Amino acid sequence: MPPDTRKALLQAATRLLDEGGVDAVTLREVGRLAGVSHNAPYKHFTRKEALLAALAAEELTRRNAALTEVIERSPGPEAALRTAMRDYIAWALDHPARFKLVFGTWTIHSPELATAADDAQATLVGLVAAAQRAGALPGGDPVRLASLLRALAHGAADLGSAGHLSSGGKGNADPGELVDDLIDYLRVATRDARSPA
Amino acid sequence: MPPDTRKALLQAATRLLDEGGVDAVTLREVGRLAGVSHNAPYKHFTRKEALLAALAAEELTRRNAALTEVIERSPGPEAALRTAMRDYIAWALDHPARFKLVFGTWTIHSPELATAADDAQATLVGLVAAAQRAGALPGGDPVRLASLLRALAHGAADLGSAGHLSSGGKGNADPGELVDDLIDYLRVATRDARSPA
DNA sequence: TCCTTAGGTTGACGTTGTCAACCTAGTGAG
DNA sequence: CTCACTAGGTTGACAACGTCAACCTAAGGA
Repeated sequence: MPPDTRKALLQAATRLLDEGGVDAVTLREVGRLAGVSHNAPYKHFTRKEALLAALAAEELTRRNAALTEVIERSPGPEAALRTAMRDYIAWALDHPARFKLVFGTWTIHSPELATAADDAQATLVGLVAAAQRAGALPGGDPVRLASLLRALAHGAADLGSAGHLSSGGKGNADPGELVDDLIDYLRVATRDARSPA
Repeated sequence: MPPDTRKALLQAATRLLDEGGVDAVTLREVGRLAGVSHNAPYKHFTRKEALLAALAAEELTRRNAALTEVIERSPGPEAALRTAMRDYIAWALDHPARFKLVFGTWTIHSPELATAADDAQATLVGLVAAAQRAGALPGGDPVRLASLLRALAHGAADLGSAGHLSSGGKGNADPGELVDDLIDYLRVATRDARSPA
C-alpha cells in the first residue's frame, strides 16, 4: 500500500473546501497540501472538475450511508422520514460548501456521482412508500410524493444555508420546522377522506 | 446622457452569464464586449463580486415587478400563488445561471440585493395572508407558511434546473406539478377541522 | 485660471488551469 | 536477463484572469 496520493489529494481538497468554499480549492494548493507537485493531481484526475466530482460523489455516498443508518435506527417510517429530512438540512447548514458543491453545476458526467444520487433517490422513495403503507402519508405515486418532500428539504436547506429564510432580521423560519410543518399537513391530508387525485 | 458605460457593462455581463454561466463572466471579457479597456469595470464596481451583485439585484428587482404584476392580473390569491410559484420555477429553468447567481454565496453585503430579497419575501407573505383570509390556505403564522411555500418552490426549481428530479431517467417529477400538489394538500388541511396548532 | 475629479487608458504582478516534455521505478513478455 | 512499457511523479512554460498602480484627459466649480 503506497502512500496513496489520490486519497491524500481528496483529503486536502476536502479541507480546502470546508475552510474556504469551492473557490479555495485550487489544484496547485491541493498538490501543495498533499505534499506533491502542482501537476501531480493530473495523474489522478483529468481536470479540476473531475476532482471536484470525485469529492462530491464521496460526500453523497457518505450521506447515503448515514441515511440508511437513520432508517434502521428509527422506530418507524414516519420518524425515519422526519429524522432523515432534518439530517439533510443539518448537513447543509453544517457543511454549506459541500452541499453547494454536490448540487452545483456539472459540465462533466460523473457516473459515480450519478449513481450516488440515484441511490439516494431510490432509498427515499422506498421510505416514502413505507410511510404510505403505515398510513403516515397520503396515497398516490410515491415517486412524486418523495420529490415533494425532497424539494422542500432541499429548498429549506439551500435558503437556510444562504440566510435567505430570515427576511429583514425578523420573521425568521427554522428550516427544520418547515419539514415538520409539511409532514404534519400531509398527515392531516392522509386522514381526510376527501383527498382524492 | 453619455454612452453610460455602466449599463453597457451590466448588459455585457448578463449576456456572458446567460451564454456560459457565471464562470464565463470575466471582467476582461465584459470590458471587451462593452467596448472598453480591461480595467474600465473598476471605475464602476469595486470588484468583480460587486458587478455580480449588481447583476443579481437587477434580476431580482425584475422578478419582483413580474410578481406584483402576476398578483394584479390574477382573479384571486390562490390563483396568484399558483401562478407565482410556477413562474418562479419557470424562471429558474429558463435562466439557470441567473437563478444560481442570485442565490449563490455572497461574501459582500449588497444593500440593493438585500432590499430586493426582502421585497420579494414581503410580497409573498402578503399574498399568503390574503390566501389564508380567502380560505385557500390553513391558518397560522403567514411568515412560516410563506417560508414553506417558498422553500418548496425553491427546492423544486433548484433540483429541476440541475436535473436532479428525474432519477435514472425514469420516475421524473415535473417541478411545476409539485407546487400544485403542495397547494392541494394544504387546501385539504384547510378544510379539515382537526388541523389545530 | 486653476484644481479637482470622474472616467478612461496602459502596464505590471501574482495566481490559476492546463499542456508538454522529461524522468524513474517497477513489471510482464520474450 | 533484458527490454519496452506504463504508472506516477517532476519541472517548465503559456495564456487568461483579478487586481493594483500610474498616467491621461475633459468637464466643471472656486
